[in-house]
Amino acid sequence: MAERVDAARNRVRLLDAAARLVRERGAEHVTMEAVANAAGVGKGTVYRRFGDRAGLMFALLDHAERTFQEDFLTGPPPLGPGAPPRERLAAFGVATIRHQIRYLDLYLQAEPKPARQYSPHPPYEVRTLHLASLLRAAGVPGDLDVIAEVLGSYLGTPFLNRLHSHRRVPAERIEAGWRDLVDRLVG
Amino acid sequence: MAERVDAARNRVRLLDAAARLVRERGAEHVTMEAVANAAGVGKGTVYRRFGDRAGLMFALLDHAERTFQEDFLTGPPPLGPGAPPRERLAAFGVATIRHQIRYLDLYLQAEPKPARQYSPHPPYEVRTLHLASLLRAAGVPGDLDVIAEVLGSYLGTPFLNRLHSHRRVPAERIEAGWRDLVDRLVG
DNA sequence: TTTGAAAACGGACTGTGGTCCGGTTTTGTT
DNA sequence: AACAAAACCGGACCACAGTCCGTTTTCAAA
Repeated sequence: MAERVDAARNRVRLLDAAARLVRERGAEHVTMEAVANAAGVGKGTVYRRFGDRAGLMFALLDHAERTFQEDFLTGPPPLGPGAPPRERLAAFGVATIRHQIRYLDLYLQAEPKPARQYSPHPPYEVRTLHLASLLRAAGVPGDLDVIAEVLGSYLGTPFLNRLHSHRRVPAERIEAGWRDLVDRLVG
Repeated sequence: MAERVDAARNRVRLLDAAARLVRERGAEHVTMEAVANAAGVGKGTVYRRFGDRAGLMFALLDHAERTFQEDFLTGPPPLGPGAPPRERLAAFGVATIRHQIRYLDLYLQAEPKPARQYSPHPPYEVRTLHLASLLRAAGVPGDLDVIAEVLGSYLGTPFLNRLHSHRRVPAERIEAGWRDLVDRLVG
């Protein structure tokens, strides 16, 4: 069944309000109640629509995330199909690093709390699968699932947050680190 | 100045109570108020002593953490000094993986919330430094700080929790993955 | 157009982490 | 022993995520 009109209306209102508040105050200072009030909606509605705080934050990332996924799944090379796996790996990492750093505050807030067992976090799964597939295509020997997880962890929010925000490593150096890592693991 | 006797007494009571509650209910179901009550102490006292929830959990890990640190900093080879760096790297990883998995629930709870900028997390820093030093001793070329971070992230709570708890990868395979990673990065 | 059930709504309510501050205990000093 | 300052104590209090449930809205079948 299609979404009810009031539900659709409120979803739009909520996303608009949330985006505005994030822009104004920064993602970490946006409370769920503030979003509900700004959208002229009850708190319960926010939670029915988005599950929890991380879900709302992730919904704000959804557009950027979809676009990015299309880029590397079906877009032009070297990110998309067509280039040799090795080059796609390098390009994918660099693109992901930039994407992650650009939306880092949102990704941090979208990270499911570890207490919540099973934190699927869809984009992470897709990326890891993509990495494993590129490794396979590149003919890399070894435990590809684990290697893909290693590479995926380099591109994940916790690692990039640590390097970029805490250690203050500039993006270029992080990207160089990625290329080096790919060289050593694949080469 | 030395710690006041009432402060010392309460710290012991709190750690005892917390350890008992963690044993009984599991770390993630222990509330700060429950710890305070079980210790016969006010909530404020818990926070003054341990800063926050993560601080309390980390205090519970302190003994195991210290012991482990001694093992690889000054203990017998291959973990401690004396063995070739390459072997120390391998041994360090395997030991850390076992250590982390053994106390995984506590480490998860001891993880500082990412909102809190600057999450030093002392053990992580020490380990990364140790890794960098072993890499240097092994004569590995490249950006050693970044490589050490990569290795450190393999041994960190987020990565091991993901592999072990979510992906259900058995410890042996994680350890094999470590040896493989060291081979490729160092070899 | 009526109607009834499913879906959505909203805001009071709960649980928990973390803060605050007036009162108490300890400790060094005279 | 008496005192004052420093350290500490405790629990009321606050903020915020997340839940609950009685009420309202939607929509399609009659």
